Amino acid sequence: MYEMPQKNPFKKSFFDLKELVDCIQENLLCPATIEDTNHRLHAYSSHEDDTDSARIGTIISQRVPEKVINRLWKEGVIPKLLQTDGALRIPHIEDIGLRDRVAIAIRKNNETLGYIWVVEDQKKLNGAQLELLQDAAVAATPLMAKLYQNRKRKEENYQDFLWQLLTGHYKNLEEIHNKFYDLNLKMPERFTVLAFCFEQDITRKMEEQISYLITTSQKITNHFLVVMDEELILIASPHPSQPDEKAFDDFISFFVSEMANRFSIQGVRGSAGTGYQDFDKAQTSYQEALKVLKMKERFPEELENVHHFRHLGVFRYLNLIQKDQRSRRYEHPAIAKLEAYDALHKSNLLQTLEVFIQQDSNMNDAAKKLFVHTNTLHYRIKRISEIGGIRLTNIHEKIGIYLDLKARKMDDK
Amino acid sequence: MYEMPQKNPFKKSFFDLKELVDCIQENLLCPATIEDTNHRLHAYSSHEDDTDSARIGTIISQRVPEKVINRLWKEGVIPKLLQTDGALRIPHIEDIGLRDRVAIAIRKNNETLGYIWVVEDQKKLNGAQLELLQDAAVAATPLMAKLYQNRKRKEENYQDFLWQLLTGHYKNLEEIHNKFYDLNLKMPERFTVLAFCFEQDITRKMEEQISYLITTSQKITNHFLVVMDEELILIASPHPSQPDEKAFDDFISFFVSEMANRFSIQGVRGSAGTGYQDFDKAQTSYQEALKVLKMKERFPEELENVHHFRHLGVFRYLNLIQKDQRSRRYEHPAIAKLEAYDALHKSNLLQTLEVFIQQDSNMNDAAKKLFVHTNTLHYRIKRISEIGGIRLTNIHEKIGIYLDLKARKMDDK
DNA sequence: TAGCCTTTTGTGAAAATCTACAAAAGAAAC
DNA sequence: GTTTCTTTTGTAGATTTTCACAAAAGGCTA
Repeated sequence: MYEMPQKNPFKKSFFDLKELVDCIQENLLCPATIEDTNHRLHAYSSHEDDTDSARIGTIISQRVPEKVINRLWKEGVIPKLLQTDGALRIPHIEDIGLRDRVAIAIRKNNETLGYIWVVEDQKKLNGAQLELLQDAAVAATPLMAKLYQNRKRKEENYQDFLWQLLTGHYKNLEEIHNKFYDLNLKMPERFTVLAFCFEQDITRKMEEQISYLITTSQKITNHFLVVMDEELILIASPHPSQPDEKAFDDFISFFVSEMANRFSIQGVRGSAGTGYQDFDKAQTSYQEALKVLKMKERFPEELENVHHFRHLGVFRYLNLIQKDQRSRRYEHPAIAKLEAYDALHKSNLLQTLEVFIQQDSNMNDAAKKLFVHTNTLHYRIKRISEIGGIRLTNIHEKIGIYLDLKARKMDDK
Repeated sequence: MYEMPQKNPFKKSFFDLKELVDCIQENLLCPATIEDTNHRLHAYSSHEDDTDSARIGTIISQRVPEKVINRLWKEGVIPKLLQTDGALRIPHIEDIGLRDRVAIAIRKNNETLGYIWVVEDQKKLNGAQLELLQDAAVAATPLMAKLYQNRKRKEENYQDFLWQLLTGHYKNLEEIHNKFYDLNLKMPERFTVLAFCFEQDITRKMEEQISYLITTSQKITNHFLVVMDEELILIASPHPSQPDEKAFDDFISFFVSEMANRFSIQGVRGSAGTGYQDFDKAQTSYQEALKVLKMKERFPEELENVHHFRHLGVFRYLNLIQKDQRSRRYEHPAIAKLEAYDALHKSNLLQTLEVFIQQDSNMNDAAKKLFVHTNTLHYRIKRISEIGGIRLTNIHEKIGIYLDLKARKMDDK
């Protein structure tokens, strides 16, 4: 068989990624795709009919399907790719429709900019071809870098606008519309502000990991992203595939757990404000999200599964109530009495009362939480009513004293 | 038998009531007492050992025992006395220790100032003696009037002080102490402000009926009384015989029902603030009492049995919450959705939800209130959760939406 | 240490609540 | 007018909750 002279076809400059990917196909005789670090598709070679479903899915949706990404993480493929300089062979994964393929990271100064994926035929690529792929990756670097630069420039332009939007600088809806138009930004029909709080300042690298997770989650459509020290703010809509507001709850859970799993970034707390139509409510939604974060910090147990302002319930008003109490110097007489009793008898009737109400007045649940016998709790509740002079059978008194109890927790510590 | 010449012993002026009452005894040969309209004892003749227990009780406590008063009302004695000019014979009432006696009202210009009571012996008073008693009553009039005048003058002196106290004019406790001293008023150890709202302006006559009820109730010790148009304000302590704060609840119920029963004054609403020690809290206690009245007006059903601020429960905060909602233009998304659903399907899920929570999430109670089958309610609650996107199993969401529902009721109408 | 009071735990029967299923009635859609 | 979806009501067994009573344990005081 006659071999072509060994001239390196990638030692030239390419006009764009499309030209490069076609060149790869010509030289390796396999279909190729180029993705950025968020697995968004940027170029793909024309291919024969015969290709695998993962590739088709990627091309259709312009993005690698979530289940494929998840699997690649689980199998350790992505982490390995991020660390390896050369091409990497990935054995086929049947159930997500992934045939054998070879991938390589596109890098610039140790920073990963994207990936080249090549689907292998029956005939596997040989060593020389794999080395050729490395050259292709080098050739891709300036093109990918340009892509990121463009994006970054655009980003810088609108960052301060977004910040102003979130802090209520624009009161007028028309003004906001114009500004969107000026900046050439598409205004989503509906939006929700998400806020995340990290344990340390968000670095450039973390920012990438963040936008990686957002893009790959497929749960929400993120429109804008703002980073401010330890805080990350997203303006997003539910993903078309997920119908309602539940999407945000899911996304936040996903985001927090995956930041920990994939990137070992622990202790991220996330929240969402109400979804609104008009962007003059951006500040409101942001404030709501912040309120959720603040309350979660104070009441981690109570709000463990709460991410959305809509589920904040009575905690929305706790701040208000606490301030009122303080300004009036009001203390619920029953609380005062119970506290005195507790101090004198080393009991904990106050806590008992709080847990009892928090368990929706369910004796069994509350007894379990308190590690006492049901009848013990029964007895205590009777005593609490007597000592505090309260009628726990009355829902309004019950809610009232519960609010007072919770409001107390707002200022101590 | 030799009869004394018919010279009228009461046609002279008496130095005080004691002199008069002794004169009655001398002439009628029966023990006599003089009371004011509040059945407070002002003078009694020295008596033989043989007298009835009602009289002894009256002398000991300086006031006619409550059970005796109640009985005299029930038997129609007091109303009749108030209407009759001459002396009235009251047959004995065994079970409250009341022997046969004769009574007469002391009057001035149709206004009753008090009563003279005479306990009869075996030998009943004859007609002439009864007429003599009428003269005694006339003789008593100027003395009783002086008594009232003194009281009235003293009252006028401190009325504006009290009003200032209640409206927070005095911030300084020492200043208040001094003022009490200047006015020669005894400052009670603890006090509670009670507020009553009448349907029409309080007349002079009603004022007397009011102070009558206060004095005879024996449930509270009233220290001061202020009347302002339709409003009656008391500064009181629990009666020594009644131990704790429950006294006020009892008194208010008693007062409202007896104003209706005895004097046909309907629609009185009463309330009490918290009990405090220091009088710089007078305004607070008063404001609390007013708040109870205001909320009772808005939520008559919910607060039907609530008179004391301590039992106002969550309604303490409703005003605050409503204002907050209004200023933020916040509407709970679930409420909005349910309201829309109700309008579209002519259902009443919102009301269902409110009743359900108000019945402490008890399906049976709530179903009864709504006149539907338990399972119907069950079904509705499930639908409410779905449509509103709320988790009614979560107490915090439940309280939250309940507060929002109640707060809505604050401004409509 | 005994006696008294408060608190905790155990037991079991009565009362209630929950759950699933199904029929029937009403409303809305075609 | 028929069909479909929503809503209401009924029945019954399983499960939970409530309540009364009593024993035991712990604390405090004389």
